[in-house]
Amino acid sequence: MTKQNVSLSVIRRMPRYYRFLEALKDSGIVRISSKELAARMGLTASQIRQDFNCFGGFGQQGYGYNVPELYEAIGKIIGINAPKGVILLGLGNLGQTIAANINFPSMGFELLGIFDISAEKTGRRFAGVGVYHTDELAEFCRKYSPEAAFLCLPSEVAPRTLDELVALGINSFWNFSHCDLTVSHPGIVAENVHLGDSLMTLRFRMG
Amino acid sequence: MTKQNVSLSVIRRMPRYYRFLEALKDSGIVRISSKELAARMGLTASQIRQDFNCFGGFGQQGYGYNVPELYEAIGKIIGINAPKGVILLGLGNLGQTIAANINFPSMGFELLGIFDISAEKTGRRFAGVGVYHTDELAEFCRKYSPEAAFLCLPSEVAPRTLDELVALGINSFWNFSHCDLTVSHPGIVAENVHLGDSLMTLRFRMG
DNA sequence: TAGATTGTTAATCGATTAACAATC
DNA sequence: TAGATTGTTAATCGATTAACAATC
Repeated sequence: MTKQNVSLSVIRRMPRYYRFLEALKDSGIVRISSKELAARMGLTASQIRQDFNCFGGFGQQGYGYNVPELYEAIGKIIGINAPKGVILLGLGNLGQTIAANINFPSMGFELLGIFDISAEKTGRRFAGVGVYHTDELAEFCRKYSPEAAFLCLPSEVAPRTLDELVALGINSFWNFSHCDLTVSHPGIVAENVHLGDSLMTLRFRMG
Repeated sequence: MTKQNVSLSVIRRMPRYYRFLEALKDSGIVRISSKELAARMGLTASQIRQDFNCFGGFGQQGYGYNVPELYEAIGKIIGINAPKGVILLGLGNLGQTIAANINFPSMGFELLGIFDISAEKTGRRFAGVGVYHTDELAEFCRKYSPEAAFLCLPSEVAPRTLDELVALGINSFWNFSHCDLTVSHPGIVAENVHLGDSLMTLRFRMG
């Protein structure tokens, strides 16, 4: 089964496996069975074995899985070891938090630059990269060819900016604005983070 | 079908319906069919009707759905109109962004107070509420009975803080730290926002 | 070797989609 | 009334779980 055929349900579990395996590795655990991992993660052993076997056999009968090896393998499956160049748009409150707090290299990205429309914010450096005015976007993209963009923009300007970025050859988006990018643009990859949806889900579940 | 029986898949779609209906309402659209809404949202008309009918019949044969009425109805289903008291823990970069940027009342919450361990941050006001030292947590909870907590804490202290909060009668959590709260504590409601998982999913999907 | 645990196939379960009678 | 569209039941599809032979 190739990467393309793996269902989104499985894909979305991979980072969680990666996270748990990192914790196991850090606590010095070398070997784990699907049964034990299932108990720790609140899954079934069957599901774990099915998930891993979408990408190949990482275990050994009678033994289980080697934690550091599996961790490494999942990292490679996700693409951690092959970072993609990315730009961040919108250095407001949220953009600053994302840029300052997320460890991009450990998630398969390299932050190349930050863009904002405010003259006060541009011209300096933030989170180790330059902050540029949005006017310089096209030139920057030609020069550094970022493959992804993190959209920390107000919802009003997000769709317009998206069109611009797609025209500049960027087709992968991490979107924090209140619109669903996938709907309008087929062919692009977008992860929409809707904090409001998550919060309303919590509210509903409280009864 | 009561709220309890509705599957999580359906529940998680409700805030998205709410968002789209708000946009429709704001643009003055009064009537919409499941077919038209499906086209706009990238769903099937069947699914939309199934989803809404988990909570009762909001439509009218031959007509469709009245947008403002449906918007109002979904808001009530989520619980927007009955806000729950909440405290926010951890006024770091992320905590500040959440407190300052999220419109809590429009999502069914009322922010009662913010807690932090740093003396520099406590004693002042932020996002319209007081910032208190974590030492005052127990007293505050007895006095104001918050029902939920937003955890913007470092992962190291999150599980410990959770135990404390559960003991103080809080059982609903919006969690931004790198741990999965549901695993350790059954009976509590937790929405874990794993930005890292979302970002790694994007990385995987980029190939 | 015997015990354990994987990889994988088959069975079950739940969610989505299709169909259509009811009815506005 | 005729056309449209819902609410709801039945069919399909996909994802999860169970089972077990392979094998370390």
